[in-house]
Amino acid sequence: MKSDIQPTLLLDEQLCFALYAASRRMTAIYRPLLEALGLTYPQYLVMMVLWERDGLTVRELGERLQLDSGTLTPLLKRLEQAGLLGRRRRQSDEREVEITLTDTGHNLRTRAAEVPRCLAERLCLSADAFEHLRHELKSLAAQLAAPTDE
Amino acid sequence: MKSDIQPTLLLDEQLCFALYAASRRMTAIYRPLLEALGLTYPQYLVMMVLWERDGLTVRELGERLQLDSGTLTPLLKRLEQAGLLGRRRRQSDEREVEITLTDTGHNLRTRAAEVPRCLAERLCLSADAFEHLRHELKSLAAQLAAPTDE
DNA sequence: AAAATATATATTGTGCACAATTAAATTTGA
DNA sequence: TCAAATTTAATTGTGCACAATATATATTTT
Repeated sequence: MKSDIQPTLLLDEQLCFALYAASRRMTAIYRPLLEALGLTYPQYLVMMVLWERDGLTVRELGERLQLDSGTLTPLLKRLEQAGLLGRRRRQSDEREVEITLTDTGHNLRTRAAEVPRCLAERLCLSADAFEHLRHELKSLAAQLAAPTDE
Repeated sequence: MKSDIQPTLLLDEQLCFALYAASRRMTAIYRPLLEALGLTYPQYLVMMVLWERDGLTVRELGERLQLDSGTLTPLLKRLEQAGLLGRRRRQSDEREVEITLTDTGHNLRTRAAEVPRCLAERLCLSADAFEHLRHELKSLAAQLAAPTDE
C-alpha cells in the first residue's frame, strides 16, 4: 500500500521550507568565499556562465540562470563597474546587449576555481550523494517549471 | 572504489545552483496561490509558525525561520498593516515584542489550508519521495549550519 | 547603586528577485 | 511598403535577505 501525502500547515513538514532554508544556508556558506573575490552569489553564477562561454547576450544569460533583465541589468552594471566585463549593443541586432569578460574578469577564474574545492570539502558528501541530491533537485525544478502553454 | 567529487566551475554541475533554482521555482509556484490570500511567501511562513503557536516574540519567530529582525520587523509591520496580527512590547520584558494573531489572521488559516493540498497535487511526488527529499535537505542545511564556535 | 555587559528590536544601506511598464529595434504580414 | 506585432533591454516599484549599527531595556559585576 502506497501512502499518500497528508498536507498540513506545519512548517517542519513543508518541502518548500526545507528547500528555502537549505538554499539560504548554502549561499551563506559561499558568502565569505566570494567576498574574497569581490563577488556576490548571483554575480558568481553569472561569472561561471561567462567563464564557460563568453559573449552571451543578457537574454541568453537570463535563460541559463532563469533571471530576467530586471535582475540582470543592474547586476551586470555592477560587474561592469568592478571592471570584470563589458556591455555593448550588438551591431547585427541593436536590441541585444552582448556581455564580454575583460582580462580581469577572465583572470578571476583562476582564483574562483578554489571555491568549488572549498565547498566540496565543507559539504562532506560523497560524490554519489552529491549527484543524487543534485538530480533530485533538477527534476523537482523541471517538475515545477511553468507549464509551457502551447 | 568510492569516487570523489571533482569540483568544477560548470554551472550545471553545481549543487548550489540546483538548490537556488529549485527554491526560486518553488516560491514561484506558491506565488499565485498566496496572492489570493494577500500573502507573500515569507509572510506565509510567518503565518504558518503563528498558526502553530501564537504569541511568539520576534526572536522566537526568527529562530524558527532563521531570519533576523532586519527582515522580520518590516515584514511583521506589513502583516500588522494588513490587519493579520498585532505587535506589542511585553510587560515582563520590554525589549521583547510579542506577535499575536488578530481574528482575521487566525481565520485566514482555513483558506490557507488549501495551499498545501494544491501543492501536493502540483508536485506529483509520492509521500516517500517527498519525505526523502525533505530529509535530505534538512540534513544538508544542518551540515551547513554555522559551526557553533564554542 | 553605578558601571559594565548582554539582549531584543529597530534602523540603515546594499543587492537581489520579480511584476509591470516603457522604449527601441526588428520582424511580420496584409 | 508600412503598420502592427514581436523581441530585447532598461526602468520603476515592492518586498525580501543580510550586514552593520543604533537604541532601549535588562542583567551582572564591582
